[in-house]
Amino acid sequence: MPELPEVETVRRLIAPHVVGHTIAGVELDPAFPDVLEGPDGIDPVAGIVDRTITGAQRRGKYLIFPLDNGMSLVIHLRMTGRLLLTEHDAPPVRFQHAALALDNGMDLRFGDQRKFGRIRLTLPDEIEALSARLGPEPLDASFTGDRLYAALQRRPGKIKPVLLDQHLVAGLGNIYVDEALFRTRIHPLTPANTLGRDDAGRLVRAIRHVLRGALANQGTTFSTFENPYGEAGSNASFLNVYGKGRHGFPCPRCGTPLEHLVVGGRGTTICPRCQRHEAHARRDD
DNA sequence: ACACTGCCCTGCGAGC
DNA sequence: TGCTCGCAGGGCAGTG
Repeated sequence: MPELPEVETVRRLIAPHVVGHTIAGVELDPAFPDVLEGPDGIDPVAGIVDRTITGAQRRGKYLIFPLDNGMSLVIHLRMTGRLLLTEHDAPPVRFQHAALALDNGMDLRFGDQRKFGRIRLTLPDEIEALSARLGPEPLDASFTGDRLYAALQRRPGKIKPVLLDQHLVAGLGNIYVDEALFRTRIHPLTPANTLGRDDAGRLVRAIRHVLRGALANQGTTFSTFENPYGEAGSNASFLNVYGKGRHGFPCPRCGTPLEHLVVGGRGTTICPRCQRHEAHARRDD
């Protein structure tokens, strides 16, 4: 599922082919035209045809393509969404729901097996509101251990759902939260406000480490992620714990069989020895 | 203000 | 082998 490294990979590869180019036409899947949304009273197709894309930005897991009319195309891939660059005449990509024809003979195609992803024509104040309610970018200098520590102090809930909360820090999903918690040896059920300032600092460094590594590998392809050329990312083989399939496999650090649990409704893999939790330690022996 | 649940959606793997 | 069933989960609305 696309998280920050995957979305950023898409952005980097798409940008040179779309920025400065005009959208010549839009084709929507008749069975799913709502994949393209717009503000109330604005026809999204009419709002983007003949508009020029002036940039390619990312905020958290959102892709933002500003247009020359002041509005922006905001795309969220959610679980299984894909953006692909193709020749204009190429056949539809798998699960294609939208095709934006560009003036350079290329198409930007959006496909999504599970129809969770959306393309939204967005007004400037909507973009500001979106960005304002998201937490800091984890790779920005503004995301410091002290800042995370202060935020965690206000959160008595489990650390894993807290880190998945995009309002606290933007761009983390299930994969990189599991990896960062493993790196810092923090159990996902640990109450966030019981973590110390040093824990928060280690978490910030671990989050940056796993995100930078994934970026260098052009993202993690666990099942469906592809870059805009249809290529898988290579980061999956560098993951330490993520994935239900790892249950029972030896921890890469200590060899203890990894455990799978559900935290906040999300599949979670931990090393029960490296990531100790009070409740666990007391439970059986 | 926060935590928690359910909803959306469908290919695929597990189980029989 | 072929079928059914439920899992996968990001973001958001609704509820407590």
